[in-house]
This record gives sequence, structure tokens and C-alpha cells, in this order.
Amino acid sequence: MEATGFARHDHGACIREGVALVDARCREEGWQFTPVRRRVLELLLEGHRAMGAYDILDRLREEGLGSQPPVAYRALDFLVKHGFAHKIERLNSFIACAHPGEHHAPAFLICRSCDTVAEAELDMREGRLGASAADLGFVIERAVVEAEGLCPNCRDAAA
Amino acid sequence: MEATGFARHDHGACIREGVALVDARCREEGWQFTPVRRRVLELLLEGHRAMGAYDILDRLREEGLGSQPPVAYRALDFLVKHGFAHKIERLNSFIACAHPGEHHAPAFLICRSCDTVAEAELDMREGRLGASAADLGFVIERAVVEAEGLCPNCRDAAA
DNA sequence: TTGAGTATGTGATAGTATAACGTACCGCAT
DNA sequence: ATGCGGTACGTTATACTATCACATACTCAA
Ligand SMILES: [Zn+2]
Ligand SMILES: [Zn+2]
Ligand SMILES: [Zn+2]
Ligand SMILES: [Zn+2]
Repeated sequence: MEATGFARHDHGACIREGVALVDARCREEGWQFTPVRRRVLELLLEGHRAMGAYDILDRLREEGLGSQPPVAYRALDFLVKHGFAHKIERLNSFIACAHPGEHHAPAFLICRSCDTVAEAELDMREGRLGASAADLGFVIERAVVEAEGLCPNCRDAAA
Repeated sequence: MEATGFARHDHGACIREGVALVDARCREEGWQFTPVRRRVLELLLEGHRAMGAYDILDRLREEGLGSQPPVAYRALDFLVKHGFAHKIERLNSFIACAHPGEHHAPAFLICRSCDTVAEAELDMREGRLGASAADLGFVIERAVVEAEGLCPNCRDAAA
């Protein structure tokens, strides 16, 4: 798995590549990657952490890109709908996807100390949840999987 | 795993036993199982589905047990804190625990058609999430696991 | 009885999300 | 060029979720 969230890396490239990838994918699919949507994605990519809709809205407002909640929520809905961002239910907030465009079932590791969020890949057929669902005849279509704890950096710092 | 949520069962007993179990546990531990707390637990036990805090508050208000949000939230906090109820983050709502008192890591299966919620047991060490966390050195302390899909009853009804 | 700790009552407010309606723009068929 | 449908944005208002702050009341034990 990619450790992008916790490991040291070239974060400038991280942002540029993220935006470029989404830009390309929107072009392919004929989706409009508008200034508001682009800017919201950039804001989400700024840190590997989740941002609330109103944090984003504040930034948009400062930059003259829209000042009312629906502006932020619509851009976020667009990004989430097409798999360019995810909502972290536990935090009522949003984060840029680490593998934009690819069809995937994301899971998240949320550090309670530094708020960094890492995205992991999920396989819903495996593990006890998949077994329970299979036993019961429950058909899983989507899953929210959000683990909270201490990231390696914060754990080392504590020790 | 218990299929309590989806399978036919004696639901009257389900409620009585749930309340009795919590009552006993509170006695043991010296926690106050007050009328509001008892009533909120009963309301949660009424259906194997999640209820919003304001749904609960409406019922409490009708019954003269409190009419302001903090009354409901405080009772819910008590129940959640002691493991007698769980919050379903995806739905911003609450559900009675299926194994009250026992220390456990719950996972949920939420039917998108009938809104029934079943509680499953989780083992955080297993599966790809546990593997990812282990690889990264991330220490999982708690996890929100909420699968959405179709329960066996609704799937059969659809077919 | 008195006091510390806990639980409730109540009004106000913070934080999250959507409804509803109008306007602007774009690509396209007439 | 004109009109049209589709999509995105602007704006107001409102709904839904959750907490703060402070007063009051209860419980239990010293
Ligand atoms: Zn993703
Ligand atoms: Zn950390
Ligand atoms: Zn039952
Ligand atoms: Zn169902």
C-alpha cells in the first residue's frame, strides 16, 4: 500500500500530479473541471488531512470564488461523485483521493494526534465483515471504513 | 454471527432482555440507569434500525421526559460511552448494541431498502486494512466500519 | 445535615447540509 | 442569428445535527 499520508514525499508534485490526473480524466469523460472545482481539489490536496466544507468555503470566499455553502458542497459533491475525493464520515469532512479515477473501495487511517489521513485499499469480500455478510446473505454495495489511532510518526514522537 | 437484525425473532423478548441486561450491568458498576436513559434505550431497541437524536427527542417530548436537545444527547452519550449503544456515523444516528456490556469492536450492515441495521463483530488485525496498518506502523485504536447494501429479505423481495 | 458529585431543565448558539429559485454560460439545432 | 436544453453558479433561506453555559435538583456518603 502507499504510505503517502505518513511518509515523507515531494508534496508539491503530489498536488500538481493530482490536479493534472483529474484534469485529464475530466477531459476524457467530458466532465467540466471548472475553476471552483479545481480550486477545491487543490485545497483538499494541500495537506493529507480532511477539511470541513466550511473551511473550504472560507478559502473560496477569501479568493472571491463563491461565498455560500452550496458553492462548496456542489464542488465537493462533484469530486466525491467521480471518485476524486472522499468524505470521511467520522469527521464530517473531505479529503482528496489518493488514486483518483480508479474504481476502488477506500479505507482510511486517521491519526488522532496529527490529523493526517492515509487512504488504503479495501477488499470487502475478505475478513470477518465479508464473512458475516456472506453468511447472512447481505449484499455489500459500499462500505465506510475509517480506523482511528496513532500514525508511526506520532507514535515515535510519543515514545 | 447473530442475524438478529434480519432474522425473524421474538422481538418483545429482545427488548426486555436488552433493558434487563443493561439494568444489571449498571447496578454492578454503580452507574445510574435513570428514567431518561432507560427510555432512550427502549426507544433504540424498538426496531433494529438507527434513530436520529431528534427522533428520540420528539418521543421524549411527547412523554414529558425532556424537550431540549441536550437531554437526548446526554442520554445517548451515556449509552454509547458504556457500550450499550453505538453511533452510526454514516447516518448521524444511533442504535442499541446487540451485545451490551461486552468489550467489542462493532461493524454494521445497513440495508438501504428497509433501513434495518445488523451488528457484526470485527477483528481489526485481519484483512487488508489490518495488513496496511501493520505495514505502515499505524496503531488502530478504534474503527468505524459501516457496510451499506441489501439485506436478504429486501434482496429476495426485489427478485 | 451538609457537601461533593452527578443528572436534569432550559435557552442560546455553533456546526453541517440542503431546498428553492434565479441567472449565466455553452454547445447545438433550427 | 435565434432559440433551446443542459449544466454550473449566485443567493437567500431553512433544515438538520450537536454543544455550551448556567441554573436547579437529586443521590449518596461522611
Ligand atoms: Zn480514493
Ligand atoms: Zn500522527
Ligand atoms: Zn429484536
Ligand atoms: Zn432490507
